[in-house]
Amino acid sequence: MAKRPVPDIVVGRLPIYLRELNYLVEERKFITSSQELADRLGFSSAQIRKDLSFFGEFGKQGAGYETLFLRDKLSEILKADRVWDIVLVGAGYLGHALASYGGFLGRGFRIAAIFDNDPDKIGRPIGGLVVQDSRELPQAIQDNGWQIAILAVPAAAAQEIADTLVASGIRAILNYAPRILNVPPGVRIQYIDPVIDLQHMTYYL
Amino acid sequence: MAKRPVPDIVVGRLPIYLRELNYLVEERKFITSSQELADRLGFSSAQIRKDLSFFGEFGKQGAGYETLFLRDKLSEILKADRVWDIVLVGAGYLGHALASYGGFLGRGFRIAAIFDNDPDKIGRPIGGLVVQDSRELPQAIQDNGWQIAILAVPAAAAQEIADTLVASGIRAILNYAPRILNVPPGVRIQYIDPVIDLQHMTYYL
DNA sequence: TAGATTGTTAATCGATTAACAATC
DNA sequence: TAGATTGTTAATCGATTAACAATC
Repeated sequence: MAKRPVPDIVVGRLPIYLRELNYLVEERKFITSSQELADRLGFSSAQIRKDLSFFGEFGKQGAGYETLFLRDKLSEILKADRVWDIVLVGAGYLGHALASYGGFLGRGFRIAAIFDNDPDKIGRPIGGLVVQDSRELPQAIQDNGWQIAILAVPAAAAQEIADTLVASGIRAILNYAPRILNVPPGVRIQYIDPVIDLQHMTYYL
Repeated sequence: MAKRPVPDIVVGRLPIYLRELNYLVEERKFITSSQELADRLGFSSAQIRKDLSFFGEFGKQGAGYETLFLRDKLSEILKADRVWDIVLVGAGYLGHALASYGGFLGRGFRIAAIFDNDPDKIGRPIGGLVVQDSRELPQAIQDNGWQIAILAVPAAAAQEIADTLVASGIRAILNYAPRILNVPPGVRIQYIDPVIDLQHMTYYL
């Protein structure tokens, strides 16, 4: 029951809560509290209760939260209660690792296709899929209605491919290329650059 | 000249500035402004000036910033003006991709060694290195004085390995396992979990 | 019931932005 | 110089936390 737009920073924490709830369920802990979650995640219990309160009342006073119930609620809110097709662009080492990653399925995502522009890679099988020619990318996106892409290409190629993706209907991009991408409003981007994270830490060493 | 502890959120943006400055230098743009940087990064110019002001005065009124100079200053601040050895734990697909990633060198990092506990993987060459036995990990960390580790192991093994790493002297961990890690104060952790980023975006779809 | 924990409000804390004097 | 842009201050904005009534 979100009356007002939920702060993006709150949305960003929900997947972390969801992941932890899944671990709790795995451990057969069917009841938890904001305090227990806070301890496990390193957050404050007040923050967890506040975050959840943007979306509804999921707990019982004095009793805490049912993990199965809260897990399902967060799944719904994040639209993680279905399987999303992802189109993967880039069939290098990283693309290979992502295509072979067992952690997507079971958490709501499936690599549906892999594209690359390297003739040596096109046609080769990777993790149960065959690498397709990048030139067929726009048509394939439109035909299949894919909305999510993972970019695992060299930095120099990232912006151009992003333009193609967006023009073809992609609305969310997980970008592994070490580049800020320019996209129109309404298209979401998340960035993963391990060097950024490493340099963040070396500051403190 | 940081008088007070610099907010961590500011430290976290410095690597992004540094990366963009390197692109500017590549493009042979030797002068820039907070406004140009802001446009390229999608930040506000005030924020960039404020962030930099925690560390000194790097620009000239009316003229802007010399990209080479500012790049070098940020490199120093982030300790990216040297090459850090990284110990990589986990020789699966992801470990393979990381070991073969060309983007570390040139940005201050070098995979110095790879460890795994799988007998089938130990002894095999990956990206110019030979996978070593995890049991030798503590000794190797101590002998070489490694301070940074990348964790690319299954979630179930992550905490135990993190404990070993920390006990052996590691002070910064880039964790690809989808788990919050418990470490003593003084040890930095950064998390990379693509599913978290994907679920953050599906909320808006 | 008594004890515990939620959901929520108000207070605090921190980060971002606007604005402008300083000055190159 | 005139124009431009920094560095910094103060104001605004937003996020986190503390506290507690509600209530299971």
